[in-house]
Amino acid sequence: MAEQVVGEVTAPGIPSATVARLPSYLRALRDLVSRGVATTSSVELAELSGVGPAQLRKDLSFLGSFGTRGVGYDVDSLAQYITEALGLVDEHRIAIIGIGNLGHALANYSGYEQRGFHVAALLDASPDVVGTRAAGLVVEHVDALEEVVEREKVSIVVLATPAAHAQAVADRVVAAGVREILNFAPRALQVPPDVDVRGVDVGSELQILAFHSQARALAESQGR
Amino acid sequence: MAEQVVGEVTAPGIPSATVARLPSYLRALRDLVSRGVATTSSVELAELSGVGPAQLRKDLSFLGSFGTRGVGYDVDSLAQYITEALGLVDEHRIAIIGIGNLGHALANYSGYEQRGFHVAALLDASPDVVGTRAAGLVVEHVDALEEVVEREKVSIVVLATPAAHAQAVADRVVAAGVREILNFAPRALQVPPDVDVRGVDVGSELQILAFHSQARALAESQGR
DNA sequence: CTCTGTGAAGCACTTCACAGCC
DNA sequence: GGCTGTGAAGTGCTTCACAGAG
Repeated sequence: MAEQVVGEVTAPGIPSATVARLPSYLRALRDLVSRGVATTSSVELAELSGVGPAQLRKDLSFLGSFGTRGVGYDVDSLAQYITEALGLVDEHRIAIIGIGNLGHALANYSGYEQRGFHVAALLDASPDVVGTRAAGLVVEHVDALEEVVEREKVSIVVLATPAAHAQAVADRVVAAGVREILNFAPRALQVPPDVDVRGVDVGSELQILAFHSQARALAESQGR
Repeated sequence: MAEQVVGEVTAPGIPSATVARLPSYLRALRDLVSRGVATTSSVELAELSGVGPAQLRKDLSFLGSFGTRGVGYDVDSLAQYITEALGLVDEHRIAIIGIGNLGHALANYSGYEQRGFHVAALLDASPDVVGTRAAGLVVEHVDALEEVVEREKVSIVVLATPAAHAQAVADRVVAAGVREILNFAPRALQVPPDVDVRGVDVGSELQILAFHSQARALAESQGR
């Protein structure tokens, strides 16, 4: 996942490693809801989430005490509780900057609404792209960034610009008052300590897999 | 990034946290190369990579001793060394499965070759998509998965299918002998312990940012 | 004197194992 | 009897601080 976190405001004692896993639990719970399952156990939920049962129980213990001993967890209420803990009760409005291949795909990604997000604006610097429609929105010029952020009450920005422009755009995003950035550009962003940046870089992920692939090949050639 | 790692074959003593940062260092080094910088320091390189200088030095110490005390690091040779450590010397051949919005964008993402990867095949299940061209390749039917993996010597699979099909496809990918999976579907995959899965989920990343956003709002309302 | 390389200390997260409650 | 919640133990990562090399 995500690879870089800056300026994390650590909340009421919830470890950030725990926070990073809450979305997986929520996903698994919603899956159970949709399958009509009413109750689950730490073993089942952990398996669906890809973690160990002890980890799951420990994580949930930071949020409160939500299961019934000897029985398990109520799927609906646990889902509701995690939703609240993540702060997804009121909608978060996001702007996507950089409507190239990736930005376009991100704009069309369905499932924002279901997860508590609303794509409020799309921005790009290219005259060829500005004015076109995508995902039901007209792409606006990135020069209007500050105005758009205020008008649309944007609290999260998704950066999908070319790497070369990412830092400059990020500086303006921060200046406009946004404190949460999801960065898809293959560059580490310099931001003030009170801004959170999460970075997603496909190239890096592939390189990490390549390392493990090589390690396996090496282990096999030496082990036998 | 990435949120889920399964079945990691830990290599010659290099901590996985270190491995996960090596791509950032490599990125920063290539940036310096392209700017014609010949020598760098742990402070400079760390800043460009978004980590602390001590962390950088510690990480590099796992790979060997590559700097000159009192001087710093030679940019070219350090880049070369990290490239080798990551196993990027020989090309890794990847297949992308699920050529929807996201799969299409991933296929067209430029920069694979430069980073040591080659997109060898695109696969999809929809008759509307199979046979179309994208990124210079003809999309093949996912039924031919096993054949394609063998023919193209695929070692890494990028999964961009709908969540509902991800597990079934992953099972076939593993059965076909692939041991490295980059999963974009919002689902935790069940795989044998010797398979590496890295998961990238935009929804989860946004939810984590939402949590921090809420934590900040809470801290501000209480702090004052 | 500068900047790397690294043992040692510190910190955070994970896992264990069992007490507590249904 | 079963499953949660949690202190305590264990593990791994990060940060420090300084010795060592140029």
